[in-house]
Amino acid sequence: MRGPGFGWGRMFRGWGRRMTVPRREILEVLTSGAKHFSAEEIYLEVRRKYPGIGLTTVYRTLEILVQAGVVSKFNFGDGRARYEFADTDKKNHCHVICSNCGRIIDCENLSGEVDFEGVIRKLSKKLGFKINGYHLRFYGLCEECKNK
Amino acid sequence: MRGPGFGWGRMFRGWGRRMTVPRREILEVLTSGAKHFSAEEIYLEVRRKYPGIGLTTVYRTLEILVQAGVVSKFNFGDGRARYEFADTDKKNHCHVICSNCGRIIDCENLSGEVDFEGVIRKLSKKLGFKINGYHLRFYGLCEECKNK
DNA sequence: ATATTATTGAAATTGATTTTCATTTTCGGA
DNA sequence: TCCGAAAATGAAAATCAATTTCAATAATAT
Ligand SMILES: [Mn+2]
Ligand SMILES: [Mn+2]
Ligand SMILES: [Zn+2]
Ligand SMILES: [Zn+2]
Repeated sequence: MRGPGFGWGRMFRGWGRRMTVPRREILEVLTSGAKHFSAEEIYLEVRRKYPGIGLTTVYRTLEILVQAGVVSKFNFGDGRARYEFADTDKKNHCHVICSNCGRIIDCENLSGEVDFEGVIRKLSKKLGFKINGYHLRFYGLCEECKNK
Repeated sequence: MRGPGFGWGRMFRGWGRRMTVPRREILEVLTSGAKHFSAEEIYLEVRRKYPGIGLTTVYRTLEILVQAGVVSKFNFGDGRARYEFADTDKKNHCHVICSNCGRIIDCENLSGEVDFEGVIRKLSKKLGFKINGYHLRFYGLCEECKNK
């Protein structure tokens, strides 16, 4: 029975880094379930429990986690990067974005429903590319905004 | 027989704006065939013919053209927006990006090859979204980089 | 416990983009 | 063609996310 953070401590150690209080708090937010945080949103959230946190540390920790493949970083065109804990496939990602309310929905685990692999096979052949991953973005109206 | 730029003059007039020399030069670059310019790249290119141009004017003109749907704006994650003349479908776009050399290839007019519409139909049904457009990004190795 | 070294947070800096503002240009009407 | 109102321009300043610097602090190996 290990306290929370034990696994992360080992991970950081494995990357030649140290586990620290700020890093634990940042991971707490990232793994809380919510997604597509900006760095500042994470900073404000961490600050509620740990007022001493600095925005610089948030940026630095995110950079480490992105490099390690534990967190994915996206640019949705609003001028700030957005981060999410990558509990699933790191190479592939699919977002559906409501043009009206800005809601961002992940559409993972649709391999059974949508044949992305077939699309990639055809694209690879057509363009002579070796395709290793994708980020797909679909724009439209979410269920709520669709119904007025 | 009208001189070049006549059509654009009418367009700008239609948007309640004026046609000017800097705007004509910017459009000249945008429609030259090359693609995925940053604002500064356009600025440097225009400056060769029209040294008086200001970077501010490039940004302002691009904003107008993006709002009008004549130019598409993308963020490829390198910190600067990239612009391209949208001679084809404005709502949908597909890029294949080489992770090694950074080359960006447009994959339009593949509707005959790749069934994007089918993918969208399934996604819409699955998520309850009304999907109006998409930006797809595939990452991999281009033909050159693939072969060492 | 101590020494070493990574990490921290405040402040300064960077770099892309936007805003401000005084001057210049466009363009419709005389 | 000339005028005048309004829009557009470009230089400089401002903004804003993100990065770098640096002296102080915290984490780990011994
Ligand atoms: Mn996501
Ligand atoms: Mn393109
Ligand atoms: Zn919505
Ligand atoms: Zn390449």
